[in-house]
Amino acid sequence: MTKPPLRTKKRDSYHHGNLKEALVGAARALIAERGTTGFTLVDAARRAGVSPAAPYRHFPDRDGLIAEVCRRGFAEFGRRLGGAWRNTGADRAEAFRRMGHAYLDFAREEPGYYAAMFTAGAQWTVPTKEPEGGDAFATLVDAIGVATDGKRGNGVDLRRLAFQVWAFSHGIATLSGAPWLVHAFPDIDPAMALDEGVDALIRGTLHSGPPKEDAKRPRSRKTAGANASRT
Amino acid sequence: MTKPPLRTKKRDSYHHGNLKEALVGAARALIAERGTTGFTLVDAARRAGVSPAAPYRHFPDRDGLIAEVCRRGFAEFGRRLGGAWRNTGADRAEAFRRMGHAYLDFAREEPGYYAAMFTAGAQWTVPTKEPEGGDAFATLVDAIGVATDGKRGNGVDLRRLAFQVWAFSHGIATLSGAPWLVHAFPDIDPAMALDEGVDALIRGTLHSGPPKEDAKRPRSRKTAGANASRT
DNA sequence: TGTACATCAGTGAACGCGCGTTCACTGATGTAC
DNA sequence: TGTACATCAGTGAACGCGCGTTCACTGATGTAC
Repeated sequence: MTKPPLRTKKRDSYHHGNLKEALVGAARALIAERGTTGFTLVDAARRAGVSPAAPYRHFPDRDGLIAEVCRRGFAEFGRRLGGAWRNTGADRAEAFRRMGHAYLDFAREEPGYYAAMFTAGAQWTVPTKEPEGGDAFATLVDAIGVATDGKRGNGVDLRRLAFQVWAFSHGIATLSGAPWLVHAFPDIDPAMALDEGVDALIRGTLHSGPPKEDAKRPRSRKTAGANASRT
Repeated sequence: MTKPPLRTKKRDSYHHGNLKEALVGAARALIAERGTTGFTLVDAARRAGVSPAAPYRHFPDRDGLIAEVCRRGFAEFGRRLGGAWRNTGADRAEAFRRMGHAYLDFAREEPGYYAAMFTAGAQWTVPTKEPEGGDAFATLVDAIGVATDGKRGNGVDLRRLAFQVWAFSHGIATLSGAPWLVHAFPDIDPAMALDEGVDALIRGTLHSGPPKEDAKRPRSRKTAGANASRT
């Protein structure tokens, strides 16, 4: 049942040599398995094959290790999103699609990073202004900025569109893991749903003139009173 | 800082009278604050003003209480989604919009329920086949079924569309709480973004014929090899 | 090349804590007669 | 209407556990001379 105990590799040397990296790796795995709240410093140390006190040579405390995972996650995320964006030509719609895929791939391939980054109430680090160039926000905002210049005349708010793509990707990414989802929609492939959804979202947004019959009814009621801002 | 201790109301009677309800209420609040993993039975008992052993008269264990919160959450969710769906006339696009709003409202107004229901790896209860009629899956699937009959000729897969609306709503709902999100997009109102996004998603999906120039490029590569199923 | 010593990166035992859960108990309630 | 008793819904003390963190320590490494 439980995998072979990969924990104590019985180091040959007294010094680990690469403990910081080992701890980050263990934390990624543990956070992927049990979430940030379920994550345990002692367990991370155990996986790295060191005593529970050893991590304190490299991190101030438990939250410090989580913060490091979070930081690296955002860095990697930015790298991937940036790559997806830069590998695209002048076609903005395609660029957004690729970023969406990069997003989904990241969430699937790096669940530990993803959970550390997007767990609700994550106080540990909010790297909104990392000096490192390639963070995800900057990439997204850059992408939006570039895209906006080409299309603004249309009245389309591409910043909002980008936010929507992001949220859509996040929703698909987090929902994909849920067992009941698989049960309720066994025949839907998340990647394809994302792909076509982003397509449709972009197409629908660019087509926002008078489209069919269906879509030109009065703006829905009920949107609460929260739509202030942007003075 | 910490709110006035609403915990020990100093019951007048030895019996609580309504402890089960009080515990569910406390659990909802605590799960909203700290998530399902951070939630603590002892704390729930404290809030209800009883000893830590008292909950065991009403629930088998900690997970049992969480499961109850989860169950009630799904029931309420189904009620709301069902209400949104039934209050709409024949316009399917509008129906989906309303369901999207109901979704977002629920997530915002009932964070405790929402977290209990959608926390990743929620083993406690997967009420896929509740005998109670009004659960959310049934509502959604019904909605899809009804909607599908009207539009299938178009080649539009409305089940997928519904899944996409769901995922989009989930993404916006969960992202809305994140502080960095507010920082990165201070001027975007989630409810409006959802509203217009669902609009665009539906419009774009129904318009899936040859639209503009942008959208008819070859199907994206990279979609991995996971698109099997439905033999 | 060799030696003394500072610094670094671990150990392992211990602490205090809060948790989930159990247990024998007791106060309150309801029901049979 | 009153009494005996079963049942119910709490108490509170205790347990074992695993956690985060501290502490004095020690083995390994690197550097000055």
